[in-house]
Order: sequence, then C-alpha cells, then structure tokens
Amino acid sequence: MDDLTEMLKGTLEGCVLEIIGSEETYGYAITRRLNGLGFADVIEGTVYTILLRLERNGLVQVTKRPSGVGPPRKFYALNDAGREELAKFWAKWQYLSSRIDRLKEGGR
Amino acid sequence: MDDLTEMLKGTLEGCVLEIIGSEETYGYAITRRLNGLGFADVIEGTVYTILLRLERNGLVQVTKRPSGVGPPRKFYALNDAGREELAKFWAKWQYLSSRIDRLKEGGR
DNA sequence: TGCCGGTACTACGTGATACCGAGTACCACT
DNA sequence: AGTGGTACTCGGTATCACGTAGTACCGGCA
Repeated sequence: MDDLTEMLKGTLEGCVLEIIGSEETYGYAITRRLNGLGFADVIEGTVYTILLRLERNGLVQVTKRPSGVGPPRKFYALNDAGREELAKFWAKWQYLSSRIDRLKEGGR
Repeated sequence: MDDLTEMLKGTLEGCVLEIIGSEETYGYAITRRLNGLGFADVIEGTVYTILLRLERNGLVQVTKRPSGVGPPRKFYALNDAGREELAKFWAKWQYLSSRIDRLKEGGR
C-alpha cells in the first residue's frame, strides 16, 4: 500500500488512544501492535511523539517500570480525560467515514 | 460535530477528486456540494487551494467559462492522471478504514 | 574485553495539508 | 451608491506524521 501518512493525520492518535485504552502498555509495544494491525509503515519516532503529546495534554497516566530486556519502559494508561477523548475520536471517525462512504456510493 | 480538520487531511482532496470525476464543475459549487454532503465546515479557501494543487499536479483539465451571475468560473474535469489518482485514493481509503474498523472491533 | 543486535526513549527539523484572512472582481437589485 | 451573492487568488498559520540522530540498557558471541 503506498503512502498513507497524510490520511493518518488525526486518526493515528486515536488508534494509539484505543490501544492504550484496551490495555496498559508502552511505546515500543504500541508500535509493534500498530505494525501488526496493518499500519506497517508507522515508525517508532511517530508513536513516541504521539505519546509525548498525549502526556502533555493530560490524557494519560504514566508509570515507569524496569524492563529486564532493555531500558525502563514508560507504561501508559488512559485517565478520564483520555477516555473522553477516545469517545470523541470514535464519534468523529464514524461521522467522517459515513460521509465518505456516502460520497463513494454516488453521494446524494 | 467538532473539529474534523486533522482527520480530513489526505481525504478531502480525494473527495474533491470524486466530485470532479462525477461531473465537470467549479470551485464555488464544489464547496457547496461538500457542505451539503456533511462536510459543513469546509470553507471556500480550502477548496481553492486543493484545486490549485490538482491543477499544478496535472490531474485536471481546466476550462474558464463566463458565469452570468458573477465572475467567470473555472470548470474542472479529471484527465487520465486524475482518474488514476482517484482510484488510488479509494484504494487507500478502503485499506485504512478497514484497518481502523478492525481495531475498533477489538483489534485482532 | 569488545562488538553487535534488539529494546526503549528523547529531541530537533522537514514536508504536506487544511484553515484563515485579506484582497480583487463581476453581477443584480434596490 | 450601496449591498449581497458569486467567484477566485495569495500569504501566512497550526498541526500532524515522519525522518534522523543521539542516548542508553541488556544479552550473547567471538
């Protein structure tokens, strides 16, 4: 699949929120998860910038824990604001995708 | 619906391509069409920048015609490159939306 | 001991895109 | 003359994903 980066704008952050929401996890694992889900070209640097943004915006709770196989990990979990943001993301996604699909079907 | 601008990145251009592909039309009308389709906050300036970009990238054929109710209109039609780009857009959209929906359904 | 690969995060800069505002201009109606 | 709707252009801004370089911890292998 060729370049999706522009289309991912605004949605990738939501995907990361969803992943964090389903399980407390950390940056490196989130990247691998996204790659496995079909977001093959998403790179670590991208995920880390998103995580730092989430932290800066107060949407996540962060816990640092030693790893055993490398440097310590920063585990992320959603707080109330994060869950709210996630709900908003899905609402926006549903709104947008329904409009686009309607347009695709000959747009009335 | 609150702000969709980030999510529209990469998709709005495809929507404009689809509209042009279904009928030769011009900027002002495209904006109204998008607004009617549910992209309520899309503004004329945005559509015009997309149209200039399409023209610069050689995806459209442009014809200027007098209007009768205002300044002359620039009518846009897809050329072969534009149709190809449109097909690529829909392929990318389908790919992306299927991944996102899978993630939403508990992501396996 | 020294080197490599995998793990894990940070920081800075780039490019693409939608948005915003101001400006220009044509036309009809009052 | 003034207003409102039509129609396009141009310059600047913010945001986001991405690229790259750098730091650092660890195990295994020569």
